[in-house]
This record gives sequence, C-alpha cells and structure tokens, in this order.
Amino acid sequence: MALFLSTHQNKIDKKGRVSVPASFRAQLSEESFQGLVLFRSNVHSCLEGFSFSYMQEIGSRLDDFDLFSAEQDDLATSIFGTAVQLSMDGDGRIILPQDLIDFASLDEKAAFVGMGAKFQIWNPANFEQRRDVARQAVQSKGLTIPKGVPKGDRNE
Amino acid sequence: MALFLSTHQNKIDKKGRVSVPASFRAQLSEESFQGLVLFRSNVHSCLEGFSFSYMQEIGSRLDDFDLFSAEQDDLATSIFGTAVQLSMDGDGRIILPQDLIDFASLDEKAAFVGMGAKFQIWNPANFEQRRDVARQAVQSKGLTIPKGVPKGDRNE
DNA sequence: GCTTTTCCCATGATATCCCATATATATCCA
DNA sequence: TGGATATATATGGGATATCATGGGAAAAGC
Repeated sequence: MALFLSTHQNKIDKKGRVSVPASFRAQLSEESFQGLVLFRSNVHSCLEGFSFSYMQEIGSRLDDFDLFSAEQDDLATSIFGTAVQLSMDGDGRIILPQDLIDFASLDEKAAFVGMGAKFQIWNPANFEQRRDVARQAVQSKGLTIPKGVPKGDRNE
Repeated sequence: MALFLSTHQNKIDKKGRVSVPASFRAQLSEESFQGLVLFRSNVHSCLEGFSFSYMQEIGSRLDDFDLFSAEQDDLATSIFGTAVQLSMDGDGRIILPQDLIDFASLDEKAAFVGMGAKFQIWNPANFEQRRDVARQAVQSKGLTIPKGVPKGDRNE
C-alpha cells in the first residue's frame, strides 16, 4: 500500500504541468497504471489524490451495493463522476485541468501534502492556515491514533 | 473490469454522432466486443452505458431472482427490452438513436459521466443539478464507501 | 432513383514525448 | 577532509502524436 509522506512545493508551469514529488512517484511506481486520480475535496478547497489501484478498490466495494440503488447511484456520481484520471509524462509531471486549478485556487505553486494512503494538493498559502488549524485541533481535543487491530481481524 | 472515471462533455454533431471519451474507449477496448450498450435509466432522465460483458454480469445477477417472478420480469423488460448495442466508428464515435436522444433530453452536448463499472449520458445542464443532489445525499445520509467486510458480517 | 449509414481524411487544439539545463544531493578518490 | 565527479530532481521548451470535430465519398438499404 502506498504511503505518502511530507509536504513538497512544486511549480505549475505555463503549460499547466506540475512535477509530482519524487517520493510520491516512488509510491505510485508500484502501480500497474503510471498515473493517479484526483478529485475535489468535500471538506476543504483542495484536491485529493489517490493511486489508481485505490480507486479500483473503491470501485469493487461499490459493487457490493445493489446496482441502480439510490445509495450506489449517489456515491458513484459524486466520487467517480467528479474524479479525474491523470497520467504522468516521462519526467513525472501531470497536467492539472483548469477546473481543478480553479477549485483549489492554485496559481504558480502547488503544495503536495502526504496523508498516508492519499495526498492533498493545496495552494501553499491556504495550506499553512489549514495546518495550523489541524495542529490546534489535535492538541485541544487530545486526538490520538487508535491502537492497531490484529491483522486477521481487520476490515481491509 | 472496466473503470469509468470523470465527466466529459462532447458535442453531438448534425449527423447525430458523439465521440466516446478516449479514456472510456480505452476501458472498452479490453472487451471482446468493440462497442457498448445503452438503455434508459429507470430513475433519471439519462442513459445508462455498459460494456457488453457487464451486461452479461447483470444478466446473471437477474438470475438470482426467481425465474418468472414479477420482479425479474419487470427488471428484464426495462433493462434488456430497451437496450441498444452500438458500435463505434474508426474515430471512436457512436450514433445516438433519436428515441434515446429524446429520452435524455439531449441537444447539442452530451455529458459522459463515469460511474465506475458503468457510465451515464446526461444533458449537461441536468447533470449539474443531479451532481449537487447526489453530493447532498452523500453528506446528509453520511454515505461512505464500505470497508471490505466479508459478505455475511455486514450491518446493512 | 433517393436516403441513410459507414468509412475515410482534414484540421485545430491539446496533450505527450523527448531533450536540454539548472540545482541539489550523493559518491568517490586523492 | 575536501574537492571533483556522478546521480537524481525539478523545470523549460520544441517536436510529435492524439483527440474531438467537421465534411465528403463510398456503400448499403428502401
């Protein structure tokens, strides 16, 4: 499973290209499809990035809903209908579609933020505020990571 | 299994032709039959699009209903009875039958909406409303993608 | 005959590929 | 240790391929 770590700021050139951080590429390179999937965050004005196989995993889980059920339809519309599949060029760059650039208020720089199994893409200035808010929330609420469930009992 | 992602708007020319989005074509090209199956949605005023092999999957799921039951008869009629099999020309275009154009209220543009294993074709304006409704439903009902729980152990 | 469908080619926009360069990091050898 | 060389990364730009779309010619149906 991919593990995206740390924050990297890369430039968006005038063709709309951004280099995916090399360490993220290393995580994605284990994939059969050399690329990634982006969609709009439901919470923040940022983009969320996943490996292609993670989307396939979501796709097969959606298959467990009844076909044509309202739940399946709503989820598939809001997840797959708004996702964008991007391939990387030989130098590890993707082209950000204009509507996603607008959604995340990106201009000349994009901050790639590792979130473990996924990552986010932020306008660097907006992310600094978000990071401060998140850190305060963790402190004030005393948030912790739940302890590990034995491997055999996990929902994976 | 095919995985249809993202939303693409393509023009319907005066011959009734529409380009199937290139990424959808790539998914369909793995199929033995180079084409797709369309039928009327039972829920929305849009068209449902499937690969031929996924139609076979639907057929086998329908077999789980009692043969000759009223439900099986209704579903089979509304799905298979209205389905059309369309082939693509050398440039990846299909010709939409007039009755399907009318059913989905299509005019000069068609929005191809990826839904994972299937896709939908919408009038772009109608889809924007549908997308907003779906997003609200996901948030208000708290819908999430279920974790991969073994089939018998679910709380559904 | 005429209409409708299928096939083929042209075109502009865009994405992709390929190579060049700058900068940073790592490696090596005296 | 220190300096030189090699490697990896990010970025820029030009050449090429792909895609969506339009239109015409050939083929098929009525």
